[in-house]
Amino acid sequence: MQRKGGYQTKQKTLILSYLETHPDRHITAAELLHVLTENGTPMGAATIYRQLEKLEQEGLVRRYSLDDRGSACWQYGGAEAKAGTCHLHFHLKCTECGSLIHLDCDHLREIAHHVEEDHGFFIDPSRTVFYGICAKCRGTEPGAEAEQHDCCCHSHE
Amino acid sequence: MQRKGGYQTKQKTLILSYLETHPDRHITAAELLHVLTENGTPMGAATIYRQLEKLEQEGLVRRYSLDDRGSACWQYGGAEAKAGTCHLHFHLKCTECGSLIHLDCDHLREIAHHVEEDHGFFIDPSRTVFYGICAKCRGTEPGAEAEQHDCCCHSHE
DNA sequence: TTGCGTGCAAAGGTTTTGCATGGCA
DNA sequence: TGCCATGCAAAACCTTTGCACGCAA
Repeated sequence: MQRKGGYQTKQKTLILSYLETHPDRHITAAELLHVLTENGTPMGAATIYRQLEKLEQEGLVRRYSLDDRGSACWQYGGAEAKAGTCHLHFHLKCTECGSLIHLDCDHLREIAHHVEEDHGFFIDPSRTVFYGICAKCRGTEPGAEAEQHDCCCHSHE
Repeated sequence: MQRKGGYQTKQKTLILSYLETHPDRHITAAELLHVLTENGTPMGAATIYRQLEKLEQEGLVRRYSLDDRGSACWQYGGAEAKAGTCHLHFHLKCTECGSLIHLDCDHLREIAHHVEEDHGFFIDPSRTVFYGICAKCRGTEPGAEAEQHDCCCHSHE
């Protein structure tokens, strides 16, 4: 199989490159449209959607639908991508302020394992987003409130 | 506060009634539009969206955005609704066949607790959906494959 | 009677599709 | 040269908004 993804076009390169440069962000089609236009390479929306679809099929990027307004997001980091580690952890999205938190936590991986073993359901962390309210918006910032995490976890925005 | 939800109109009653009749389903605006029209009570889309928004604010229904195509769903069962227990558990959605699985599991509740305690993030189970692939679609049906669940969990479609 | 709710139509945003043209291999 | 990819425009969706009219209280 030499299905390496068809032709190598300027547009494809630019899109992938932008996603690669921001591996920790979830990027919308609108953002790509905007950024690429600003950088002097305007591009039809259709092209962006078509390329993102292909990149997704090639496993280089991942598609999320975590926007409230029904707009999808994409993130670099697929099976073939080394830099991306977001497929290993879960995402928390605050419904108040909209911030996206990446959560590396063995606890959560355990859960995925449990659900898989006992329920036969394979959870895809890369598609799954926990909705809720973050510490900042709740007013109970952990850390500012004395105690530190002592668990395996590691979170960052 | 007598904010019981403004006027009691035929449309509001019909919408709530349909949701009440299917407490275990996630219903889209399009489905409501279709069903109500078929039942001889056509209704403007705007009315449906406006009513759903109000019902949500009243806490009688819950809004999800689990459709791939960016269309939202609603489900009966809020704080004031006795019949609804879906706010207590998590939902698994199969990205292959689209089936929605309700998962009652102490394990998962523990997780929510853990994330809240150690990360300060309050997970809203009613908005959170796990995406993945169900046993049926993976071909490894638990049960048909010998072992039974022996954990606390209980799942149903 | 008062004011919220409705219906219709129009607008908004996101995503898809058709078709002729352009560019990679 | 032969396809695949692009661009543009139009269309398809889902959802929201404006405005005049209708109906609950």
